[in-house]
Amino acid sequence: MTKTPAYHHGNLRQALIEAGAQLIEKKGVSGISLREVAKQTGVSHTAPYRHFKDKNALLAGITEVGFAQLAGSLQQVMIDKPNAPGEQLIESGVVYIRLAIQNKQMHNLMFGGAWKLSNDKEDIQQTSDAAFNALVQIIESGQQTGVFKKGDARVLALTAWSLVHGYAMLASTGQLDHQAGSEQAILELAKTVEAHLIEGIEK
Amino acid sequence: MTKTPAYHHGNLRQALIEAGAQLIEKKGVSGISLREVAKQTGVSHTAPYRHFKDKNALLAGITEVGFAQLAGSLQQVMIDKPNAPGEQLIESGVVYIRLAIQNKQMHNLMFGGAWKLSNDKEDIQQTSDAAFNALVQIIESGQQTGVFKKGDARVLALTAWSLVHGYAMLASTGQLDHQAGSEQAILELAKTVEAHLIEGIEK
DNA sequence: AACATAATGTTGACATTGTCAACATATTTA
DNA sequence: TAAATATGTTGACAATGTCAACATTATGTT
Repeated sequence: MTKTPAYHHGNLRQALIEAGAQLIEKKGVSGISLREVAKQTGVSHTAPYRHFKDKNALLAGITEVGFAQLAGSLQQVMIDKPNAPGEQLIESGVVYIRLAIQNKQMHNLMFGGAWKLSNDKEDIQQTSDAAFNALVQIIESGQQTGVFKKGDARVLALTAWSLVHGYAMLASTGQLDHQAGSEQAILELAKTVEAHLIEGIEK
Repeated sequence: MTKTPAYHHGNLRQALIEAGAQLIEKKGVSGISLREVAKQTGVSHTAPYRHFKDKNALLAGITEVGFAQLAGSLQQVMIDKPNAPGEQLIESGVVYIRLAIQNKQMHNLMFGGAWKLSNDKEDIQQTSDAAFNALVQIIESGQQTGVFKKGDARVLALTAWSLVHGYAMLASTGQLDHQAGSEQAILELAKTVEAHLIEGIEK
């Protein structure tokens, strides 16, 4: 965590990220401009360049907020359902999906490929890895208690991650409206889908 | 070469879509401009407006090519593996994932949310629905032959679709490089992941 | 064939955008 | 206190999406 001492503005970097996040939620990822973020923050149109290399870096910075929130939410699931790998797995998925549909634009920013991770910004990759590792731990824990079958825990985790990621993608882009209209319906359907993953779909 | 005698250009709409697809594959979705597509096609910078309402419409048009190719590939799987729902399911996923990683930029255009579907352009939604319905049919067929368990075929199909979609997303954005480096490895891993879906992950 | 009309394409203009260079000011450090 | 560094502003530039006005070609009607 790099804390910028308060020079002229106070903490412009943080302010820009917050303004950017707000703007994205309102106008979408493609409808955001560096200059408008600066204007919203009350600084000149090139001030952001003292804190971000370019627009892409600002987008990456905004993305970090989303990943941090995701990581926090997943961690909370671990706390709420201790020693229950099965529930942890399902609830993690639900939490992930809920975040995606309640925060469509942020989710799209995080996974839509609108920005590219630069060399110096590996924090995001790190956060993403941490989330995945947490999932691996859930699986391993479940394997030990005999809830999940044996095998490479990373592959099992990847399977679950793929399913949830794909479902969230479809949900947040409105491609599930045929099958589930309301947010509640989407989350209920998600549980069913996750149950199918756990039980398998073969007879 | 069959030249279609037409107005000035011949078939500018098609030419623009092809040039756009090429440009996207080379410079990425975010690195494409209407003007450059026009220039590549040898036409003035506003000529595209006679065939597309705006840039978004052109992107949607390019996307259609990708969806058509996807639909064709999936159809081919049906032909190659008749009366084998299990293999059809797995192979469909592999084909989908292969298309995604061999054509990263197009895949990102199709599902990255860079364009929004307008009112008049429901062709894409239609193609997407057709692909999904094919998947439902595979499931139903498998249920009848006793390969897949009973239940709402659409939900089962959605489960498989989510898994494959999510895996392809992770693969095409390079987030699987830790677990599988080469394209071959990614596809092999995909089969394993799909097998887990079919068998279930609980003990 | 002649003419009207729609389809297609071009030129020029405008506001917006990302980014750079030069300059200005505030904070930290020596 | 003086130098160095960090932060912010102004002005400029090329690229971009889009519109209006104009030009040309194809199509259809008589």
